[in-house]
Amino acid sequence: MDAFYASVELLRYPQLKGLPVVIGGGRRREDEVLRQVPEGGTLADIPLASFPLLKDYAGRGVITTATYPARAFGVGSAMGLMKAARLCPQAILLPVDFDEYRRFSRAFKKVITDIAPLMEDRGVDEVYIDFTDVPGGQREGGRVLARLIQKSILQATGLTCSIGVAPNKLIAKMASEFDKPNGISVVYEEDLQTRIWPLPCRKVNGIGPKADAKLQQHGIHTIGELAARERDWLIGHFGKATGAWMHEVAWGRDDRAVVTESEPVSMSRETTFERDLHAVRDRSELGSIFTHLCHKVAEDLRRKGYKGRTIGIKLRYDDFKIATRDQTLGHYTDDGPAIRQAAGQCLRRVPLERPLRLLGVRVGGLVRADSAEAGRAVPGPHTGESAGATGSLF
DNA sequence: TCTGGGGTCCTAGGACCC
DNA sequence: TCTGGGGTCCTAGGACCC
Repeated sequence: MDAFYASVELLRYPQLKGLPVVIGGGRRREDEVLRQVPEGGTLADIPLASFPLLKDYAGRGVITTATYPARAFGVGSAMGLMKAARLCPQAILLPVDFDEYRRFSRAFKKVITDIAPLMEDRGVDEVYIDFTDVPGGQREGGRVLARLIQKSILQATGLTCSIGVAPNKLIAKMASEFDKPNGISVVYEEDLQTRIWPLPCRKVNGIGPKADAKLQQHGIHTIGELAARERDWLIGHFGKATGAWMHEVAWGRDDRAVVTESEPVSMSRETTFERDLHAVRDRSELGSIFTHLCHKVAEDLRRKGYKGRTIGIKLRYDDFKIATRDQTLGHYTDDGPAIRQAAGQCLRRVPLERPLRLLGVRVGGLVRADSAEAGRAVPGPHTGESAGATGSLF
């Protein structure tokens, strides 16, 4: 989906069309804007002057999405809001409204599966679709079906998307970026050298900033240059699995299936504080945030029908270093107090001298709450088996 | 004035078992 | 003085993605 969050917001606030708008930020309340709705009017009648501006934002946070006019100023996803405000102070800043984005996410995915049922969910704004056996899926290399999907999504939701059609997920993902927004790119196997090899390695889904930097150190900047390296050279420098994988992707090879169903592995809640907190000085505030996070995860588990047995915490210190601790229980749980208890034990095992910026709680080792194992104690050794009894001694 | 939140997967060492 | 090999589970950290 093109600039998904921002595009959804523009549906509500059409008066913002063509303006630099960024979505992001912390605890700003949606009703800061809603309150400005004129008598008898709608959201679309809110005067431009009532919208909050980026330059007036003082908190922590990053941009999740920027409209294309905002991107022209050099602001983009994951950029700190303070930095963005320097680049484009006049941009309008809207708070994230995940519930609304999820509604539109469900809507566009429904449109897709009604046309092509083999769809893999890749998050709120992205999917893979297997066209292979869809009637008409082969016409013009898939372009006809892509057009139909694009048109149907626009009709149903008012949103545009960009589609890449290719022999596999690896190339399709890259192709989807060739013609943004609202574009379609069809890439054939024989286009590898002309269309894929000139791209920077970073465009490969799975090559991030670290791997890219290391590749660059060896003079490898493009996918073509990556393809030119011997497989064994790559294995020698990046390890068996990564090296072999890099060789495969550079040659456009990817045999991963489109996966339509999957089970969650973990659920978590985390929060960045408005200011750094200290374990001793801000003990009570931290304590209530901690408890709240535990209950939120428990709620999420129950709502989605899962229980887990590995309880973990995550801290981010003021220097941005991260520490995690976890503990595996002898039984599955979706209970807030039980999670709080286990997470509290984890907290005792982590250094708490530095000021904290973020606190998170995670539950892994999930099974469906209605499954047989969810109700049973897990046989075998668990470090957390008797922790409930001994933990209170500390 | 830095840098969100929710995820997955991989690696690596140690414990433990056969 | 010399101590296997293979497997699984647990834990901590880190890369990466949307």
